Amino acid sequence: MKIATYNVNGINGRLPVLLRWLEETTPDVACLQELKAPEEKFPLQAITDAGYNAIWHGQKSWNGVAILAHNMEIQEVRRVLPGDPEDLHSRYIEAIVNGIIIGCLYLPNGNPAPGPKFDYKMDWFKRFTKHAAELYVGKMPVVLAGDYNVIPTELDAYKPERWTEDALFRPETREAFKKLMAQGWTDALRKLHPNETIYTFWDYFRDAYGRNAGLRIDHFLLNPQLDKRLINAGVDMNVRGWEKSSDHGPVWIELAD
DNA sequence: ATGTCCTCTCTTAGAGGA
Repeated sequence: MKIATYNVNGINGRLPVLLRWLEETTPDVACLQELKAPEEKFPLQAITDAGYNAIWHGQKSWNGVAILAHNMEIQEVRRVLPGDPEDLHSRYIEAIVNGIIIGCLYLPNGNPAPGPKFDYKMDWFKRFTKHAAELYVGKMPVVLAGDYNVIPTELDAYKPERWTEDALFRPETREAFKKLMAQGWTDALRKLHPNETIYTFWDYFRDAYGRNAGLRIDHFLLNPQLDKRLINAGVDMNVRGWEKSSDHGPVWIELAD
């Protein structure tokens, strides 16, 4: 079973790229972030025609998350991260597909930092960590996939010294990620490629993709039930080079059945 | 500081976000 995560940066502006990627790689499950579309503007017909079922939580202009499944039922569990009824951003959706709990997340960017946006990021991170702990102690296989907006270590940025003040790499951010990982989760890409340079995002500026000046900020966290089933993991880097591409590339894992 | 690209609007230019 292949599960992918892809920050599409606008699902309607990106639809040809998304459909081509789905057709060429056919993931069984695809977690999407940054739909940048309200609920009613989700391109359901095109997704259905591509052979996918979908659940999504849209929002006008910003955020928005979706879970797609190829010829499989999607049982929605929740579409809001618990813990703050005032938080109206569409940044989390969770479902059960083929016996696996899939959490699809778009953690806040948090820039500029420090400031209210960074505070919101850290609050969201805290709530997510609490929810992850509850999922972790459950009996089911769990994967938490998405755009974490976290550069975990120096190995995950082309020039880490340029990012020390940035909300994606500040000590508080890395510390929060460490705390989450300390619950016992496996960073799937890092487990299989411990020393490799792996990027999932390349800025639109200054030909970052051409220079491979990237960041690894999209992650797959697995609980032990899924860790033992992990076979392969990678990034569809070539997709970032397509015309009208997102600034992220799709990331994927393969699990034994 | 800047670069680019998305979406939306007090809409064809500018703002906000990343």
